[in-house]
Amino acid sequence: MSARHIPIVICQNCALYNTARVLGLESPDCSTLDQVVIRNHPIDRGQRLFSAGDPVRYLYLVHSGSCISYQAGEPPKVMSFYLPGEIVGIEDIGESHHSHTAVALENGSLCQLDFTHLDASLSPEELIRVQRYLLQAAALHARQLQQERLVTGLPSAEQRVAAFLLNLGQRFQAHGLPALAYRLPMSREEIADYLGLAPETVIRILKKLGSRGLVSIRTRQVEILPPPALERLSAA
Amino acid sequence: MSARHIPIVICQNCALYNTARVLGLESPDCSTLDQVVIRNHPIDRGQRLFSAGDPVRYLYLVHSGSCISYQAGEPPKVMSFYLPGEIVGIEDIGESHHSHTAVALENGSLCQLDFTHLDASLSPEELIRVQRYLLQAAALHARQLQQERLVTGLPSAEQRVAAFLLNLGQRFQAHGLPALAYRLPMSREEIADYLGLAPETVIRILKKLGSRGLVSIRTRQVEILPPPALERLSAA
DNA sequence: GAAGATCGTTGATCAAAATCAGAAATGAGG
DNA sequence: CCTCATTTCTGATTTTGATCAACGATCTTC
Repeated sequence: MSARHIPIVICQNCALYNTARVLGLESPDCSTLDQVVIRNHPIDRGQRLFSAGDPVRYLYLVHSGSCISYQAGEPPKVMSFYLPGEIVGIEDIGESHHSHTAVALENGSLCQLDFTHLDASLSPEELIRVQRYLLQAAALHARQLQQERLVTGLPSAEQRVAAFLLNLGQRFQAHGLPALAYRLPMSREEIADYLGLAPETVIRILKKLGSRGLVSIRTRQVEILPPPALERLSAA
Repeated sequence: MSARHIPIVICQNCALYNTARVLGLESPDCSTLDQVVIRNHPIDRGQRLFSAGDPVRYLYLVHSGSCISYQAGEPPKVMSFYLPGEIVGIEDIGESHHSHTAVALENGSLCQLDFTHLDASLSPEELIRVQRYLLQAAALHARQLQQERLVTGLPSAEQRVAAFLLNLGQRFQAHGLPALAYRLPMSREEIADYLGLAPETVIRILKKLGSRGLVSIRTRQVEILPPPALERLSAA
């Protein structure tokens, strides 16, 4: 559990940065910000951000590393992956307790926004800006869930895996990281569970895509070979 | 296209009602509310609420009837159904243009909330309350999308269809309508597309569930027979 | 750096659901 | 009430992906 992989660090593009901008607290003196944000908190692989049933207090912003969320149940179902720059827990705003469990997939760091006393800490003008930001972030999250549904809902296993690789790339790119070369933070089994496939199927398809020259897969290192002929595959 | 089915009317439980409460405008004099809400607007079966690419202006609240949303593409993919009391379009808040297309499945009526100039129409206190309501509605919508993903992501076709019937019932119940007896607003083909199955598979499974005495299906009329042994089926 | 655990890969078999083709029922409109 | 279009249903065949079993590679920990 030591920090072996080089942590991916982002800042200008990170969701926290945007939050801070919206708060209007970019100045060196971050006194107000510090009341509601815990910055750059390290987290180890396997460590839980929260479990289903825990009281809701923080919004988590993945600074480096990545996370996975599960729906409780037997067996637990993989619901989402969270990449650097993405927000964990926004769907539980307004609930008293978390509906799912989130775990770090790699050693990394998070920022945490305490929204239990935003109202008390901020002026009405600040509160309006922060709420507007959170509303837009929640709406964006819903759109991303729809996008993920398009991936997991594709008819064939091959299309799902192709679309999954492209979707991850797009999400890395949205936060300033390369879209066509990245390291998979999750196992084959986790990909399979997420996509509703058997792990063996995922493995076989990754191999087939490789032998067709569409991608290069070396265990967890992915390279989508340009021109991305992969895109045509992922179409319904 | 004439109004043949008896429209389902709700009020106390409708999302609009909650919005109005939050706005603090329950009084007989609804002057402020009237600046931002179009109430009880009729809509015919097949009519579009908005199309992908249209500018975003309103949030729609299904008052009676029901709607379907499609992701543009060839062929278009059924993304969601919206039942009485549910909100259409919340995921496009913060976007300039709609990402998908919404169509009425039945003759019914909608309420529309114009959020393009909420800021101008409302006082800061009102705005904070409305924003908080919208934020919670957006978060709730994201949780419902996750819930729907659990349905569409179940491993077998039988589990998906069983969970789909139960999910519809729960959603009717959440707005004061019976959970165990309702009329399906959508066709077998639309159910199949939504669940990622062939229409024939949906039909065969509905029949099988009927012959096992778990439900009674007469074309579009659904009755979930208590005790809902159907629930055990829908478990992963 | 070696041992053990986890993860990834491969091949053979089997079950589930898609596809294809066509018949019956429903409901919208005249 | 009757017709036409749409939707729903049924059966036969084919394809896809799940399952089972076993082996190899890679990471973790000591």
